[in-house]
Amino acid sequence: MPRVSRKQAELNREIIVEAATRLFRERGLHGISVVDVMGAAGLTHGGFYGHFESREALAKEACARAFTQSMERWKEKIDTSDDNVSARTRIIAPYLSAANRDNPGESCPVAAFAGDMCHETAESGLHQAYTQGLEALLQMLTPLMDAGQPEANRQQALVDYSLMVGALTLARATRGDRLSDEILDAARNFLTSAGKSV
Amino acid sequence: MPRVSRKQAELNREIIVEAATRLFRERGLHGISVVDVMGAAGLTHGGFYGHFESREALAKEACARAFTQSMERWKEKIDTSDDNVSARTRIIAPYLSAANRDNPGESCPVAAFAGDMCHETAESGLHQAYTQGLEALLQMLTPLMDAGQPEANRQQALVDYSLMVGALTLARATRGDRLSDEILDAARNFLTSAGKSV
DNA sequence: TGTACATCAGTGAACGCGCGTTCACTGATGTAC
DNA sequence: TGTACATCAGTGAACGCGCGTTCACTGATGTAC
Repeated sequence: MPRVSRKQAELNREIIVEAATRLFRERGLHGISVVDVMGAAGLTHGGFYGHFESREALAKEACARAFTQSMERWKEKIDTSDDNVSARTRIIAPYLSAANRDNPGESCPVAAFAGDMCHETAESGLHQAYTQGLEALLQMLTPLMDAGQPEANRQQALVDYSLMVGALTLARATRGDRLSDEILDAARNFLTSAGKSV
Repeated sequence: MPRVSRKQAELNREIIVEAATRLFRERGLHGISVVDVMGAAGLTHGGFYGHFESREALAKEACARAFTQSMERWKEKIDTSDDNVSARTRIIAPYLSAANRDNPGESCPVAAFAGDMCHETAESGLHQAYTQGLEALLQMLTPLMDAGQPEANRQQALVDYSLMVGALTLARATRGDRLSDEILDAARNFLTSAGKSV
């Protein structure tokens, strides 16, 4: 069915980006093809370059979209929490859940793309989008910390987020083994136990 | 130069595995080709299948090799340390250094392959080698902890290693940005400060 | 509002390329005598 | 120890395949009158 309406074309573009932001997180930045994305969007591959300049341009947009989604979800949790401790728990506990481990397509882009970003050149647009997205999320996390002063809070946010990403990634990498749940439980207990901060 | 001696052939195989164990860690499990590996070993690609059944068989062997190297290095450090605190510091501090961040080809396979393992099927030989390797390293780390009892030490080792892997991975993913050093410093300070354990 | 025509979103075949893998070939190595 | 021959490690061309990307084409949409 060629030549759909402009409204439909814009909607199709949106559907492609949504499919991509899920698939890239599920299978990695190099784990899906243009055909895969277009197929997931219910289209054929030929129309791809009418919407995007290149595969990499889509990857960059999908990556940015995933960061925006994460920020919105965190903001929602922070805004509806009574205090910092509550907000922190409501972010961290679901992050380190089996459900989140098993649903990478809708979860944290920092964890989903970290491995691939290690092999991106520093000049790549993707790399910059990633670093900026991570910094933005860190800045949402920092004021929730209870280390007392801004610099100490920053340190704590860096440590907490590194642990969250490391534990989630290792849990995914060992999926199917008892170790996977062990990792999630240990990290969650550590980060959400009352007396955690020194 | 066809038909080298059997001794040389065995040496060549060794050279190929060594090149692969470095290249796979540097560029990821899907980031190098058979031609790349053979070229790095100073050979042409045609001879590859005289040494290995498939590209994946080499990947599995290279992965196992990297784990063996890590275990030997940790064992050396543990054996030559005066006490557990010292051993732990001598493992963790270099792990979270800029030098280690910038030298993925010779560093920890747990960090290097974590991202790729998330997309491997649970039945894959690579996946099993990875999980077993991680478990072995965790069991070396556990008795160095100071939580008091075995189960608590296990929890602490899981948390510490998750943080190490997360921080190293994020530092690599943000290489070139100030944030990269910040992450390493925060995690290293946290893990090696005297009064760290609660 | 209706008509005639231009536009252009999506299709599917085709492109060049790099990949993993195979194979006929070469000639030094290994071995039987 | 020397010779004649079989073996086989490495070479490089070739294969089929999937990839990112291009393009002629189609026919509904959008627009000018």
